[in-house]
Amino acid sequence: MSGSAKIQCLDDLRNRILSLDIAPGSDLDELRLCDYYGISRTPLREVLQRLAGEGFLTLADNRGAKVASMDFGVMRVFFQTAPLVYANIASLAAENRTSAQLDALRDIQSRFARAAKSEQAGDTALHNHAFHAQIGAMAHNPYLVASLNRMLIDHTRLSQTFYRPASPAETVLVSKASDQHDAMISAFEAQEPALAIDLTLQHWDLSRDRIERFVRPDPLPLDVISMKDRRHAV
Amino acid sequence: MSGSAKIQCLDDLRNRILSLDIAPGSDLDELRLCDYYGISRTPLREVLQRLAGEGFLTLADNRGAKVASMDFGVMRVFFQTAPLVYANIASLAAENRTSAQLDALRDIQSRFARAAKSEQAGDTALHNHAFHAQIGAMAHNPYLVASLNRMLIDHTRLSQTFYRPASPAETVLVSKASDQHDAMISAFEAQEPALAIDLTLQHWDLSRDRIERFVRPDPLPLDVISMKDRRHAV
DNA sequence: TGTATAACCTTTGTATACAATGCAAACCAG
DNA sequence: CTGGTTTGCATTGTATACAAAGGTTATACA
Repeated sequence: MSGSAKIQCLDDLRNRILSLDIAPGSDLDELRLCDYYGISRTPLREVLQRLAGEGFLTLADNRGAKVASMDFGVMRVFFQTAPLVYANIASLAAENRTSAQLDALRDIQSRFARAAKSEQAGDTALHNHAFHAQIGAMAHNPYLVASLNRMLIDHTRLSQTFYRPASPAETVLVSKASDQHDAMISAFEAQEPALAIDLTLQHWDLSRDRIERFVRPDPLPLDVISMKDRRHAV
Repeated sequence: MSGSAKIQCLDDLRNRILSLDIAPGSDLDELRLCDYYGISRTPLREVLQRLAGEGFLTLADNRGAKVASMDFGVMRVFFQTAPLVYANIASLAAENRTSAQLDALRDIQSRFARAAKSEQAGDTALHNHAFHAQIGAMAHNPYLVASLNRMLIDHTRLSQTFYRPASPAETVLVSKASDQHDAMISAFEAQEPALAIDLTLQHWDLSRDRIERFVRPDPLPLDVISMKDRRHAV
């Protein structure tokens, strides 16, 4: 099948962007990608255009494709907007979910929990992405889902370190996130929008705290700075 | 210039879809469009993929492009979601607008007002679209703008009849909408988010009422039904 | 006459060759 | 040596030819 190489290219590029395997702002070389995925430039360019439409890439005329950047300006907006979008999506998902979608969500969550337990950071982040994208599908609201899917791209990239716990205390946070997923599923099943909103906001708080630690990590020890670098400062 | 033919194709297709010149659900013939716009299939297909990414079209594998449909299920969601998105966008626009963007908005509004006065229905609707898209740009929030732009596609298509006033009373409504635009511009200029939200919701109420009249028009006169059609009914 | 199958034809998808654009390095003039 | 121009190269954009998929019609057989 020739078509499957194209699909695989699409999925693989998405995953590599989400997992920061391809850094934000990177330039993509068409010919290199053609060679790598074994397709010619025409279908590859269609893939790039589609990814651009989804917000993974930006295309500049006569200048090729760049992975969407994550500057500080956008991050501020991200934190500002996430609760609104996530809460409304969760509410709608509780109202409108089908049982088939609920089954699919449980399936994703079981894969997420398994990856989280075995501490496979990359897989955990991608399954988490799939979990929230599925909630978006359950909302049956094409307008808000457009916002959600764009937020999830940046959310997944920002929270890459979340699933690489450095200390035992952080491992606990991942399993707490998994428990929250389970609770959210129950709220969707019971079709309780208010509860779904509440749980979603709690889930967001956990995620936000962890992302903030990533963006603004603990400062370096002062003595190291003074001993090694300070005398070279301007 | 060969590139401009492609840009024109993109813009023209957008406008034709927004103005219902191409009906929702229509199939698009690649070769016919290539011939019409004087470009070959490769760039045309890129245009179609881009429009699909923006929500104007849907693409099915081996089955070509269809104009996005407007079924009743989506319309319910539209009415449900519009106030949330519009109000938040307006609030953000009041906070974050630049003066250059404000100038551009005034420019669009002057064209809108002129088209409205001369009762050029199609142009009025498209300028109205541009007006609200510009407010989206002023919000500087790429996540919510994704929702807004999708809403505006359906909004513009649903409100096509708004700008084709059948009676003098309806002409008044169009000029009232224009006045609301002016008031909104003032709120953005003064950077008053609360006021911008308020005016936006009023503007939405006006638009919603008019759209509902289009979707659910006055029933036909009973006597006509009974005299001409009823005896043929099952 | 109804159905199933096969051949054809229309439409979509892919590869490749060619054109055009932008960038960079070399070259020339001041 | 410096600023600007030009030429060449690398990359992107477009056209066209070819391959594959889907649908339709005609024909054969039950």
